[in-house]
Amino acid sequence: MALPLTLRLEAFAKLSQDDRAALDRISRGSVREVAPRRDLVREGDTPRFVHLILEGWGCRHKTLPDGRRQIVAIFIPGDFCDLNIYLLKRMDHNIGAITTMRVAQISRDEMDSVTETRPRVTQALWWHELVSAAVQREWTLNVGQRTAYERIGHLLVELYFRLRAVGLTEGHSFDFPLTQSDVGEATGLTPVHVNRTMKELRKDGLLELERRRATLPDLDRLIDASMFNATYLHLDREGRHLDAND
Amino acid sequence: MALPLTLRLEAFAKLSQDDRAALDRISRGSVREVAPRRDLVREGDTPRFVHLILEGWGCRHKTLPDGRRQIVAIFIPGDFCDLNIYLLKRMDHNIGAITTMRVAQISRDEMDSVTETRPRVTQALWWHELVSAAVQREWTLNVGQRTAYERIGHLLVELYFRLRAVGLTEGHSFDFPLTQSDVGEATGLTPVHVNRTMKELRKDGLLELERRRATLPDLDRLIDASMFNATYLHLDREGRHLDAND
DNA sequence: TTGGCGTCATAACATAGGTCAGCGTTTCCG
DNA sequence: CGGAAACGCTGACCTATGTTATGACGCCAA
Repeated sequence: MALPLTLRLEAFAKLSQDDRAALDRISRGSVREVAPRRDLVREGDTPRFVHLILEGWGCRHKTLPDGRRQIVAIFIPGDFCDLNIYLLKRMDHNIGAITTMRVAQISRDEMDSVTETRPRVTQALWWHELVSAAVQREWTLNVGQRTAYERIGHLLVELYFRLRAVGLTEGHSFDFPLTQSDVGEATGLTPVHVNRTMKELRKDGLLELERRRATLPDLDRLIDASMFNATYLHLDREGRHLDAND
Repeated sequence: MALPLTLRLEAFAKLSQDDRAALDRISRGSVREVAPRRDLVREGDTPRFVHLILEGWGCRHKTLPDGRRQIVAIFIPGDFCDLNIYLLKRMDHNIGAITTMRVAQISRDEMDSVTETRPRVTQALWWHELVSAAVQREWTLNVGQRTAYERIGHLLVELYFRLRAVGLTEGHSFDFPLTQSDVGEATGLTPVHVNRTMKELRKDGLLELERRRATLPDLDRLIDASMFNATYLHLDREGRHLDAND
């Protein structure tokens, strides 16, 4: 059974057995468990490890002096938090757990030894980094231009595609541990308005939510309604366009 | 006289004469001039070159099917548009010129030859990439949480610090070629509201604008008003906090 | 078993920012 | 040099989203 990370990187390139073994090795080194709603890295810290999400959901978030908070990224299994982060002197954001999370802490030395011996993996990690940056740009567009309805729809579709890429969907359903507050912090909306808007999505038959599990009954319509364009996820090795049924 | 790029990277690490020479070399290879308001890379293109801004201002922008546009990054001299971008199959955004722009087009081979022979430069380029990502996160926070007044203030302060880092400020003044529409597209506001808000900034003595040149007469107050925290720019080699008078 | 807390839900009301429309000024190009 | 387009500015009005408040439900810890 393939690791989420392997699945993730194979979207970019075929890996050899040895490549996979190397990834497996760094995933097993120092594994840490983080309780829900706990931060594992804080703004101002000196970064020392790269973190790889093995299980659970997390997020990257930033806070303004008066307490306004923005979730700037959501992490699911197979995501690296910050490749090469140790080049920076201080963290400029926090990394927190949403659910209980298992993460691998990877030291600079371990990282270097992989990149020195496995060029294919190194490339795949670069690719991962470029995709993270692309997602961040799309989020800027999301909060900058889309309406509340579109923003939340877009977030749902993005999560669907990303989860599917690491084998964490069943049909059009997936575990969805975000509270309405979380969704608000990720989309720049208040919880109250998230509530109103999700109600509308439900009414329109674009979303079902039951006991922390989401279903997107009409993905094509949701993609349309949220002006979702999967290009930025760079999920397909050949640069083709994905459609909802692939 | 040092190149903006060299100045930029020296914020991260001291470079040797040879390192500087290598940077100089890639800056001189294939230089292209782009007219104002022209795109030099389009969404959907297959990326072939890394671009380095030598002169002028540019931006990265994304468009929704109905025409809403978001500027997701602003480029000034010394900025790379997309290191390693050729790992992706298609561009997911556009790169355009704001003013007349001179850019160096750097091929994958040229890039590889630098990274293979100059580890210090390679690290510095990684650092550049991490900082770009940090800026992108801050922009997400900016449009997600700050008010119009804060957003525009924040943008001004960011540009001030970045321009200063490459020697393009004089006192608290700098060339400012953005139209109010541009500012709107960068901050997720309409031009009308940008106008109102900049008027207020002027009234409050935080901004002066004359013939495409901006002055920030009271930087400390503007930093405060926009809740600007320079950490994310990672400008200081030692991780100290910068203040406005450094 | 109870009580407290987190989450979802909804209603009434407030406002930041959007929309539309119009006018002057500057810039640029033919 | 002249005309058109781009840009900046302003006013009147509108609406998407924020604010405040309150209640119901489920879950966990004492």
